[in-house]
Amino acid sequence: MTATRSPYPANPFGDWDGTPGAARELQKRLAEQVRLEDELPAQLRLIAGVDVGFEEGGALTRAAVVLLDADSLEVVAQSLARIPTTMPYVPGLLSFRELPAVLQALAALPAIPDLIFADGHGIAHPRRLGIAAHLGVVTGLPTIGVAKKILCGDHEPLGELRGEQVPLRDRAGETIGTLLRSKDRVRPLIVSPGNRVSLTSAPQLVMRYVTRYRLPEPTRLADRLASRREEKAAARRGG
DNA sequence: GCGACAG
DNA sequence: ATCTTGTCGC
Repeated sequence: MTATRSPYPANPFGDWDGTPGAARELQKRLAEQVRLEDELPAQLRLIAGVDVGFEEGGALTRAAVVLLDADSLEVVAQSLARIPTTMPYVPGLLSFRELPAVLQALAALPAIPDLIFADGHGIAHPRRLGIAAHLGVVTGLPTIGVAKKILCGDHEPLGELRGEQVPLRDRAGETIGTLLRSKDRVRPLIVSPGNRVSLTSAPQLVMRYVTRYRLPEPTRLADRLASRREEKAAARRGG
């Protein structure tokens, strides 16, 4: 008998003792495992979007994953994982709060995606290990971080038209991501590699999946499911 | 010491 | 992230 097991690790934190200090040290070690070369299938077949929301005033963490056909963008599968929240939100330590639920939702999918879009930063992070990079390292899969706000880094002014971009750099002048205008005159997205994707490919891949909204489809759909946009809108109108 | 600070 | 109504602009 060969037990069918999850292709994803149950514990993405190794022997972490639960303290913020040890979490930061672990990030530095894992950041060394991030690969910034393109290592994607020649032809992408399945892409996924992951996002996390909260219920019960934050007591419950709700991770959502949406699997899409890379060509038609049709939804192939969806997955939801709801588990008790264990950590508070601490800037720079987001993955320690959200990854457990994300991995559980990913494991419930019927297939492994070729590329994952995560809500948050990849290497555009103080220790180069935002949630997208952390997810990429522990799963070994290609990942891209798509955030709505800058965590760290500076940049030159950005043009107002769709497709325009400008590099996000750290103090040393090193490029850690890209500010991308996904639509005319909307707040730019902050895109950065998570793992197995290059700095130049990341924004190109994001634009490839942007349709009529600011967020690329994988991220947008996962966001809807994680934040229960449907339920809330219906409940609010109905009664 | 002061300001900044993904979701 | 979440709690929340109407409102300004493309």
